[in-house]
Amino acid sequence: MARPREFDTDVALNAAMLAFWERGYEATSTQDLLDAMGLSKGSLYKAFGDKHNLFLIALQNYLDHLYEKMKQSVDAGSDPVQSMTGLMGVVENLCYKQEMANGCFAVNTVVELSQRDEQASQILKRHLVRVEKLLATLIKSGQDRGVYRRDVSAEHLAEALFVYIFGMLAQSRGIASPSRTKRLTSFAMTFLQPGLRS
Amino acid sequence: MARPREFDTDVALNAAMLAFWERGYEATSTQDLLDAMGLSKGSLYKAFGDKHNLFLIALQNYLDHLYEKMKQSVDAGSDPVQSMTGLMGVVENLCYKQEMANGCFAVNTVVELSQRDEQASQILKRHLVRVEKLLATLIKSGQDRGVYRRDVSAEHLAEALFVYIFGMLAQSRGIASPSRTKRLTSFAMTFLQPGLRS
DNA sequence: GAGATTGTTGACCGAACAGTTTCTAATGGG
DNA sequence: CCCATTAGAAACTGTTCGGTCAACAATCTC
Repeated sequence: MARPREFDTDVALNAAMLAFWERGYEATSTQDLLDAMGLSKGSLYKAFGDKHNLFLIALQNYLDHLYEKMKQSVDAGSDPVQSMTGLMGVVENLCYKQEMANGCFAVNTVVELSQRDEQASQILKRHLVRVEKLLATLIKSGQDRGVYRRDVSAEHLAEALFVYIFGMLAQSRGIASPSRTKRLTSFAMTFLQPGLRS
Repeated sequence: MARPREFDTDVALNAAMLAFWERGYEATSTQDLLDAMGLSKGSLYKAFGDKHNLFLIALQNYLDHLYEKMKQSVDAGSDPVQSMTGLMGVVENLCYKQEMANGCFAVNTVVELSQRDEQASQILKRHLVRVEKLLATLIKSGQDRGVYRRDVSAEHLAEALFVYIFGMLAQSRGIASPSRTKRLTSFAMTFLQPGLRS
């Protein structure tokens, strides 16, 4: 019916996402996006609206992929502890991947935009809630099997673990090293365990 | 010897800091700063150099004040647990103050700039290290008195607590409530304790 | 009170910003 | 094969960006 696109929307969107991830929303100019995506201005605006809209789409896309990856690594484990290890592996990868620590696009965006971008804020809040629920479910099943502490409810443990993970991802941009990251994940596992230690 | 300043440097600096704190480095324009500080362009540039320099000075100022406040609340406690409670009170205040959650200027800046601003990164790293050391010292004295767990070294416990606090401050911009904040701080106290719980 | 010195003001600068428009190119349906 | 339709490239728009500068004002020293 008309001229077809010369680029793959998903590929372009992913490139935009990486650009935003690296530099944040404000510091990424339209020119940066054009370079990263390999498009000319008209194409970008025709396909994605404007910069803000492109950002929201890229963000949503990232969040969905991340959540999917988390759920998969949870499902892959044959018991709660194994699932938790897998999930923390996902976090570790975000904290320290091939010499470069970009942290988590979601975390970065919470810090940069939540206060003044209502749309981004709502997208993020929805995601954060579902991740915390995923953690709660996993912790609950660990509690039922007696491998996780029961003096705090699964929901509140999930809250704490979530904050801890959030902290790992946030600080990874400032002070990251593989050994530190490893220590931090293994400590996370210990504070979920029931007591009796010196 | 010459015409004196019409404004108080510290007051102006503090106003600039608040502006940067609220909106971040990139999203704060020189005009925003001028409005917040109540200066005209020439005065600002003569007194503080340029936007980036002003930011660094404001950041350093904030960090020094924050560290001082932390140290004071540690010193005010008569035992490690009381000191820790006081310190967590400082964090709580940052997370949720009078309906508005602006988080921590340091945390926000780590996320926004650490990756691409070498000067900001170094200023921040120096601060993060000293805060972590403060935590380690406090925890060590708690371990010596038997109120904190000893199966993990004070340094590594401090590392974990630091990350947890970092997470609280980072996420506070997205999902903050007084009750959640309270729960999070009290949980932090528990994972430092020695074991024996159900 | 004259002159040296520094602060303040507002006009001004080129560059970069996000976004639009115009024109041409490629496609499918009739 | 022509035409409606959409994609792409590039020139263009008005605005805002960070930063400078020249003129004027206020102070101190002598």
